[in-house]
Amino acid sequence: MSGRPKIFDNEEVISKAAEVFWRQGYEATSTEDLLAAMGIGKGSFYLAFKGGKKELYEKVLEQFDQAAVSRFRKELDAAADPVEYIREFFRSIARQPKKVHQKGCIFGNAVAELSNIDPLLMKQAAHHLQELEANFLEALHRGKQQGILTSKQEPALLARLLLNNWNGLGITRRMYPDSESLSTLIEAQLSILD
Amino acid sequence: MSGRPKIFDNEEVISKAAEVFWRQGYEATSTEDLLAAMGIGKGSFYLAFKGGKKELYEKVLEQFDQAAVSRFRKELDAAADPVEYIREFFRSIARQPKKVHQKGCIFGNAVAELSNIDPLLMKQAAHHLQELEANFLEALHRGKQQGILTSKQEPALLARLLLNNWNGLGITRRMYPDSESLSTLIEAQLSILD
DNA sequence: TATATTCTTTACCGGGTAGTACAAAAAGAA
DNA sequence: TTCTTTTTGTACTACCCGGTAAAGAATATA
Repeated sequence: MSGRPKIFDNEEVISKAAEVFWRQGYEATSTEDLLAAMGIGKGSFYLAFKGGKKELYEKVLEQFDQAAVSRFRKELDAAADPVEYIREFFRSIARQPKKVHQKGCIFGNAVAELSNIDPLLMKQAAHHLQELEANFLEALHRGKQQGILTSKQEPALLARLLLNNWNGLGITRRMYPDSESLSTLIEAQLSILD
Repeated sequence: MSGRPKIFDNEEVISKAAEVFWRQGYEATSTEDLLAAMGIGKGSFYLAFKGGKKELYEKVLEQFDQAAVSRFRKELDAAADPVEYIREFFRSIARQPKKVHQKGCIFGNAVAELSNIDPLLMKQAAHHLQELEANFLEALHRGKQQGILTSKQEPALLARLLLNNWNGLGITRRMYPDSESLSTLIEAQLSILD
């Protein structure tokens, strides 16, 4: 049954690969880049990920989504004011270092890069962004329920606006990576929640 | 002096290459893809574009920018209501066919794909987006001057918001390519101009 | 120890790619 | 025609890349 022990943990090497994919994108990342980052050889790689680069990328998106969504849900549950939590979510972008800005949003990157190259992968990335939108919506619903959110806009439309702001920031933060510019922009965007 | 005549026009083949780059992105496009689209051979290509794929991509961005900016300026000059012109600019997005949505904004695509791959190309793309922002700002200034724009927001901040909305739409329109969804989203975004 | 099982290492293969080199072709000029 | 200049077509090269195959290493079990 149990033969030679694995020298690596799947989730660990996926997260190491994630960093490379996030930084360089899908096409510009070679499998050898990935092997180097993961610290494993070809044999092990193709045994663990028979689908090669493509399967690994799917797993990366999946893992990213799991981490982000579960954190969002948990923090949102803990937050007294769900609308303020959304605000803090966006404000925290401005506080990140330039290196992070330059990578943008990995899902947005995937949608942009893969729409006409690999529609299936693109759909998965899009799906993850829709989950982010659903999280926004959930928070807004709670805000409305608690009487905190007074905007007359439909929550669904507000969530869509927030998603688009997020998508835009994935690009704009690379053009203007200084935190003051981003702060000003983000605060202005958040006025739709008033 | 004048040897064998060229069988192609530079600007023409650049625009043919533009379509491929726009659809597939930089990395996913091979030079042979480009040659096929441009309808010329390797010899001619490397003679006309000694920098190869990279130089051609720069030229593509440049040509795109020229066309877009000059059209924007011309139409803005002709418009009686500059703020309404901006609105029409965004509304026209929703009316485009799905194939166009799937390509997004070529400058946004370039910024997303090339930030950590080729910073110089990325800066050029970012510069072109800044020109779009400058055009927004120009229109807003005129609107303010004519008393049409009544918003209390700084025009520079409004232009930045519009740019971010534009950047976001480059992604969001691929997730929701139906014109009704986009219309609803865009109309809501445009309320910052009221 | 012997065996089965699973993973790792390394060598290899076929295909595709960017870029170069060079000869031929198409014009004008002498 | 012959010479010069510029472009074109093609052949070639050297390389990189994704993926496979095969042999060997490390464990559990009997």
